[in-house]
Amino acid sequence: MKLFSKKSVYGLRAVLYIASLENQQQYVSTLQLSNDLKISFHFLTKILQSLSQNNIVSSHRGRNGGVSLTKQAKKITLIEIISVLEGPEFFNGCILCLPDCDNEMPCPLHNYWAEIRDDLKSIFENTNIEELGEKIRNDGLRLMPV
Amino acid sequence: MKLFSKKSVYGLRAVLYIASLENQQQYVSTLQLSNDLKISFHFLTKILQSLSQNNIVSSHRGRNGGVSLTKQAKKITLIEIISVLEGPEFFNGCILCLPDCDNEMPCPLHNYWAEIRDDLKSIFENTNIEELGEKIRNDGLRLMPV
DNA sequence: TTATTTTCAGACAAATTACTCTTATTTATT
DNA sequence: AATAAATAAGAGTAATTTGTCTGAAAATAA
Repeated sequence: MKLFSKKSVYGLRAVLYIASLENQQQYVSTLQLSNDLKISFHFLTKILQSLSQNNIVSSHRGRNGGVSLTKQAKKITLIEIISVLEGPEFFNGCILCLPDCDNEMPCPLHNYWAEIRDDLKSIFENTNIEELGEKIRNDGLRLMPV
Repeated sequence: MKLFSKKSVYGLRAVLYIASLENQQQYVSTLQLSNDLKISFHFLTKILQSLSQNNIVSSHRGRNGGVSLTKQAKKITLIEIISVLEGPEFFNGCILCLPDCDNEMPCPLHNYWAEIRDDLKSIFENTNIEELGEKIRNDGLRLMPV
């Protein structure tokens, strides 16, 4: 099941990586991120630029440059990242791709899907990356293939 | 959110259309399906060929030909259709695309995602197209854009 | 000041998905 | 037998996603 595009997957991995660091004050370079997460450097560059332009991360050029979070990790939720990388309507659509599918004019799968979709949406709305960063650090959760 | 490819979306719509018909004994032509559902004829042809090769529908050439369900609608579940059109592993993957993500080696989102994913999977396993077909017929649920 | 390290910007290329076209084959009707 | 209506098969095209490359600009350090 490909819920997210690669852009989002890599973007999430990168932001979660940063959120899992002890010291979030200093910049992390794209090179380090791409090496540690095994993501194509140039592709990741594009993704971080997009996150930077949308104020999820701030970037700094030159020596010791890189990206860091624009605000406290606990104030950044997963949905903000997805909204940037997939668009703000990501968690809204119909599973059969019918426009204006809702309780008034539902498709045959609307009842099943809307519930699942809204559950997923609220997880993404209510989960901040500080808690995830801590879990990664403390429980050794992984962000890359073995 | 683009959960399914267009192939699956159109395939589901077409099969649900057939399941919603009063008389499921006679063949429905691809032309009728593509007209009524506003799906590209040639693209739908491909999708139905694939469903036909995988015994979801059986097809018949020539005059009065077309496709019909291979078995009783109540014996066809949504997951069978998706398994053909997206592959049998569709409801299994990790949301961060990590291979072998499970309780042993989870990604940071595994707990959230696995539950939602399995809920969705069991809906697709346990919903047959007869019940959906009836709902479409009785409640006038729609399968196309307004 | 110069060299090095970094992001920024935009063009380019490959892969996948979505869709189209053409020809052949089968079946039923006249 | 001839014609028309339908699917089958496979090649071809367009659009989108994914990934690559190059050169410029900025910041820091020597």
